[in-house]
Amino acid sequence: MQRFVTKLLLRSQLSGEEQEAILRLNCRATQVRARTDIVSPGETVDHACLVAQGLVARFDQMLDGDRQITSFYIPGDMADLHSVVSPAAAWGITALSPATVVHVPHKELLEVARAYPAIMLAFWRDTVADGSVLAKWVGNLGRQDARARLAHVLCEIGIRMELAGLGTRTAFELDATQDQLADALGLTAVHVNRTLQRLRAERAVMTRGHVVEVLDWPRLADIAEFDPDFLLLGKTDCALLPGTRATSQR
Amino acid sequence: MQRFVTKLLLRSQLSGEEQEAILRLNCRATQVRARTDIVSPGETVDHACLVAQGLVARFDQMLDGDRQITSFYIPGDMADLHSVVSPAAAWGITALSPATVVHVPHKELLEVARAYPAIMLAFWRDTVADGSVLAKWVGNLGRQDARARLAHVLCEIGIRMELAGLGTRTAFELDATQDQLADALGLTAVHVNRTLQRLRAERAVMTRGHVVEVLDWPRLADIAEFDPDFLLLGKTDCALLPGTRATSQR
DNA sequence: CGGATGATTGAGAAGTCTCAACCGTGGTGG
DNA sequence: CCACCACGGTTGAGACTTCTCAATCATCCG
Repeated sequence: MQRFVTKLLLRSQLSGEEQEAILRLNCRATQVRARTDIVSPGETVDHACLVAQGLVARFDQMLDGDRQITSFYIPGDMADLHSVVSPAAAWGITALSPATVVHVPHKELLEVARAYPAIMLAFWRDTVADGSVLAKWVGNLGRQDARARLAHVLCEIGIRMELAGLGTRTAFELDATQDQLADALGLTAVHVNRTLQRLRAERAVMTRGHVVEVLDWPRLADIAEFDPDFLLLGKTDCALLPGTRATSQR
Repeated sequence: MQRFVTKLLLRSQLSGEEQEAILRLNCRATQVRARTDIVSPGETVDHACLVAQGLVARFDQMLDGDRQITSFYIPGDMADLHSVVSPAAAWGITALSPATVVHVPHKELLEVARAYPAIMLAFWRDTVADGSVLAKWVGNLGRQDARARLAHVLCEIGIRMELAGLGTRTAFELDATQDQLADALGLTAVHVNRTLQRLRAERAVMTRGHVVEVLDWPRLADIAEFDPDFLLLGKTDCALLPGTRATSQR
């Protein structure tokens, strides 16, 4: 839960009291095995899923069963904070690796959001950041080839891992199979394999097991046309209109 | 502005007073010609853009100048409501057709959101719906071929036009060139052209100028694997926690 | 009538997919 | 302790979708 607060603080200002309020939320941790669906497509949920450990993904499922991963979630991410305002899921959430997921009731989240407008803004901003990543993925899928797409996802995860304190942008664990990567990149596993080999041959990245080592970050970023702006990391203070914080207290 | 309120009401409950408050927002309308960028990539804005007329798009731009359209916005849509909580744009907004755009200052939007929590929730929910469409586009681009992608966008726009009162799902005006459609579908104009011909040959759609006529909605929806759930049209009442509305008044 | 823009067509090239086989490694049961 | 199995990674060859480039056509407008 602390990780979640830390992540919110990347983009929003929250007072100590507000942070406390979030930390005090009731929730229940569960373990799931790799390849378990945490939320099935079409399900209506009454809680959001905070990733505490492992790699989790949101996906869209086609009629033939093919999946497209639309976002990755790493520890500290609330995988479906958006479900708070829209509990009928058009998506699914699945664990790509063994994972620990903390269920936080919508009711709790809404209460704390209602009591503290700054928190509601922080939640809102968090879902907007999620959407911004999605928009970047659309660009990535629509206008970049396999090599750039793979490079981009590696850059994105690298930065996010680093921000989450789970490694550095040039060395982190990405606990996904090439199959799963393919589902995220809109490719086949075979092509992901060949593309990864290409990036290795270019001495841009190396992998050992599921550990990714970026040998040449500038080159990888260049291949990806990576610009971290889309992660919306600027800490905006628009929450702090005169009065906002004050009103939240009463 | 009325259109915007109507659109919010599709997904959120708002009291008369709340609706009034939105209608009273200060704003300034501007006309833009087709192919004008309303917000350039990287710009920081202090207002959101409400589409009053015409077709507007959000896009991501590659280094070679290629663009990927990530969302279409039709009259009644706030094209960058997300900018309210994240004013540093990683995206651009452009007019695909001649358009009337209403600029609404962030300051005004934040004030009304702060005064009425139900409005903040409605705004939040609106951006979540925007993100949900993006997620669907990711699925569409990643796992569907050109024919399904085109069909899906036509279905989406059809439904949205109908909801906005700008036509029916089977007959509406889509004021975009095949070039622009290609930028949205991650294809080339040539291939959009051939794909559209195929849909016409299948008697699924017909076009006259920029008017799209869906000859066989079930077939088109079938080709697209279209399921309107991703538009998040259920009107959720989670806004109405005991007290939410009441607190909003004082 | 001339020019611009957008739609259409054709042909060859490139990127990615499919299918099928093979390899390497870690875990498991005998 | 070893043989085996399952899973994920790797390789090869041919097929298919989509792209590229270039030309042509149609429509609108000055």
